[in-house]
Amino acid sequence: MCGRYTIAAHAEQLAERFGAALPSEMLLQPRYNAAPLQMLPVVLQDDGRRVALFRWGLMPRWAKDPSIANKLINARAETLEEKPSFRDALRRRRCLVPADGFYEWQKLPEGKIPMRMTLRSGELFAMAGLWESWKDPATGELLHTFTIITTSPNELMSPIHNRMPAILAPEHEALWLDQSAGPEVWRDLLRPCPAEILRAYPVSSQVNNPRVDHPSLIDAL
DNA sequence: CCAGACGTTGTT
DNA sequence: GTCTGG
DNA sequence: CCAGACGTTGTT
DNA sequence: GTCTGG
Repeated sequence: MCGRYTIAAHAEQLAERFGAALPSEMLLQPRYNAAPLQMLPVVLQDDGRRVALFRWGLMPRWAKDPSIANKLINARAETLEEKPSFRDALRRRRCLVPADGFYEWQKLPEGKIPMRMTLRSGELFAMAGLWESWKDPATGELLHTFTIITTSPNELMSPIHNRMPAILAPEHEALWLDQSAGPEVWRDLLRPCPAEILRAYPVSSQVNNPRVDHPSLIDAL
């Protein structure tokens, strides 16, 4: 699964890395503990690529109960195409979720230990995502939401957790964003990334509290 | 036909 | 235990 | 993902 | 909205 991550890059780095336009008024804070239901940057493609701030936790268009978003923070790559909640977004609203690390909690006899994973290169990467636009029946407001696709763990991840985010190879990012591409094009992009490109290290359990967000969270223990 | 679900994770 | 909020 | 709430009535 | 279950 992927229930927390980091995206501490500056807005300009992010825009440059993904070749995406950056709305001038957008203020991006460095995030060391990005959590569900928060507004976080995604890269999507309509006329061109652009960065947008969407809320983590997908609201299907037909949903009435806002708390559904809590449950749809991830979507399983294996069953994506069958699920009513994801099908529409999968066809027309694929996005990149930029990150420079993600957290998983490893269960050990002595307790749960938070681990942070990054690319060995230290570079930014893209997790495969889906987004939706939802009209709040109470207020009439439009809310844009997203979910992160998960896949099976690679050899580095399997001792830590039984799921991991689907990290796209940089050369596959354009294919994922190409809204005219069919399933045969993008289906194979959602496999676990090679273990060799990832690195994992334990971090402070201060990261457990989603209200804590500080650079020291990513310090190795 | 209408009513009710629609999801993931983890745990059992 | 289960649900909501972040 | 984890943390924190989880309820009513009446009174301030 | 669309599908499944009754």
